[in-house]
Amino acid sequence: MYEAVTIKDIGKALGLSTSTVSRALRGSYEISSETKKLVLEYAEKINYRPNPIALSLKGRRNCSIGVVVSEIANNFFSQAINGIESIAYNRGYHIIISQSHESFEREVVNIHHLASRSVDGLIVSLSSETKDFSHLMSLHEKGLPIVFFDRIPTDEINTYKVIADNQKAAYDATTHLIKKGYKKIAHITNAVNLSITKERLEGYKNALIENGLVYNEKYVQYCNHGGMVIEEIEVALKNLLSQKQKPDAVVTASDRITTAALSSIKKLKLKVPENIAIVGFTNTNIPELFNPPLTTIRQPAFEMGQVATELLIKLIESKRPITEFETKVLNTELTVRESD
Amino acid sequence: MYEAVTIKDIGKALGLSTSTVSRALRGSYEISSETKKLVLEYAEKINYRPNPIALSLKGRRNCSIGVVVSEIANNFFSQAINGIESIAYNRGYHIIISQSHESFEREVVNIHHLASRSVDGLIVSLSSETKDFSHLMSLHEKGLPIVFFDRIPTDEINTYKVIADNQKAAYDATTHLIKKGYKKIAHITNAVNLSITKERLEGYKNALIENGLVYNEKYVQYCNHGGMVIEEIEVALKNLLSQKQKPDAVVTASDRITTAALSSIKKLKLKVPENIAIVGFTNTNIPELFNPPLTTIRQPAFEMGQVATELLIKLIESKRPITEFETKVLNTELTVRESD
DNA sequence: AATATTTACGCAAACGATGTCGCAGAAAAT
DNA sequence: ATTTTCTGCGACATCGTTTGCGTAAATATT
Repeated sequence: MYEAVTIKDIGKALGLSTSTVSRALRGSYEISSETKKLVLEYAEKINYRPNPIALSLKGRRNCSIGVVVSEIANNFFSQAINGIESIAYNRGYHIIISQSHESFEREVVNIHHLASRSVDGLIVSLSSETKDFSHLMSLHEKGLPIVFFDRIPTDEINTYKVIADNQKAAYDATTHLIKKGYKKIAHITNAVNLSITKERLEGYKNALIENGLVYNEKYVQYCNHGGMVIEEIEVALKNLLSQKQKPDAVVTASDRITTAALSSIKKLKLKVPENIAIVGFTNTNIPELFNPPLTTIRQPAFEMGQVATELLIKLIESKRPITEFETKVLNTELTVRESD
Repeated sequence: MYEAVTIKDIGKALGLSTSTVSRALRGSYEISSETKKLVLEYAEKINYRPNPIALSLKGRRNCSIGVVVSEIANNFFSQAINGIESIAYNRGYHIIISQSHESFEREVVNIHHLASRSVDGLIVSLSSETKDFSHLMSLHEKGLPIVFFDRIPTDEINTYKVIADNQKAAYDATTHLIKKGYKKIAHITNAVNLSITKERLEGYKNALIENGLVYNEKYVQYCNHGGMVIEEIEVALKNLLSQKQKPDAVVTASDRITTAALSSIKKLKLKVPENIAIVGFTNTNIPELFNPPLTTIRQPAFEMGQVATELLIKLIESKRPITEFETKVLNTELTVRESD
């Protein structure tokens, strides 16, 4: 099929051995400058590119980074990927993107596939089903550099992690609603085991308590598919609105959940914010175009991707193994518009 | 680094040669069923996975498909990718996604990278800068299966192509506006050289002419970055609104252009559709949440991805070279809401 | 002039898997 | 009893590249 020029072709054409050609191309001091020049010029002329597969087999660096997210059709992740790519591209790395679709099984398959194609490192945001980390731990123990972002394993794996300040974000959003006079604030959030869910719940809870409101478990609805299936949100909303004490506001915890909730509320012919206020996490580019314009919490997705990539490349290119890791926490941004 | 089990390990453990192990794993008839069972069971036990890199070097199938699009942070493309993945996954293929960011140079680099990693085939939507197809033609001539979708080379490369019925879509949208009484209909569209631009322009033009309206070149604004840079849209809009004969409606030709136009119009304090009507191509999940709810043309992105992938796998797995190709044209959907 | 050191290169092994060839031993055919 | 065929397996080359080692010729040292 696709036949590229090999080092052997160069050798044959120039009457040199493959080793000499290889060393000449790598600029080894063992090769005379004349031979080097000869080889380099000829290689340039016939547009020689080393075969990355052969290099991989030889166990050398690949200059490729595997990225695993739950869903690219999600503003947060597609922006994060753009951040990842912006750094990777400048540093000469290619990225290979794959999606878990919130399925543990597909996460495992994808990660093994990436590892076996010998990427130099992995940037991962966990699926909402992931409770077992052994597929990642074994790779990590074998020395594969991994950086987590957004949905991270809390304590299980000791490496760099990059998250938004979810706790503060949810705290700020909830406090904002309280200041506006809302007293019955609900929370629609992701799968219960995700790190981001715990962090955001914590912020929500703290805001209530610090403001003298009671934290009511019934006001918290978990969506195991993270809003991927709209029915889930409709059920969550129904669960909230069927209570004797109907909530008057809701803090939604992800891009999909926010828009799906707004959509469901419209379907129920309820007015926002009159009947129910909504403040949500979302990374849409156009929150002001919604009806009403959405009050949003925006995560620094692009920057998170950038930071994660810088850390990963540091890990990959470090001469000596790194053992001291940190978790970078980036600030979110609350923008008040008209959904309250 | 990451050390997987090899065929050699199995051989050593079982006292067999690597060739025997290899054949046993592939179920060769030359191996006794006892030996096969032994090998298979042991391989299963130690969780042996063949090294895809070694397989690639050997020139065998890779079971991976390269995907090149301009931007994944775009509803149309992320949905198309989901369609691609849905088929690929079922057929045992992995997909490797990369973005051109509308840059010809990055398209070339990415495609070479994918080819050199020996993907089994390529699914490509061209960047808006691409006018030269030699990087694709040379691969195609060497036998690499390629399927184009959405932004396709019109005649240069003879292979399967999958597009939406852009001509009809733009025709329908324009006709719809005309029927509603609009007479000065503008068109904001993509880079002029893209196939989709030409197709959509054709539909727009035909609708005008068939309805006895004049086609005015000044009413057509091209955005070379496809709406990636908002300023481009603002300029386009300014160009339209500064004319003596201000347009009273606009047909926008892509996801980004549609939302960016709506956003710019809002910034100018204009009312939609009173001051200017807007009907646009977009694949957003939530056109009804906009203010006003958007009248949209939706492309069957998911299906397009599916069809492209089925064709590509057919190409990859075909025993004898395929020489008869077709261009699949899928229907779009016009949904009337309130932007007119 | 004899020996030591460089210089500049080639040979061959290795990475993991496949495939061609060949060979031993058993079974079958003569 | 001898030859042929079949069965089951191992040795070796191969894919493209890197790398350790060996070595001839050239140069330097004594």
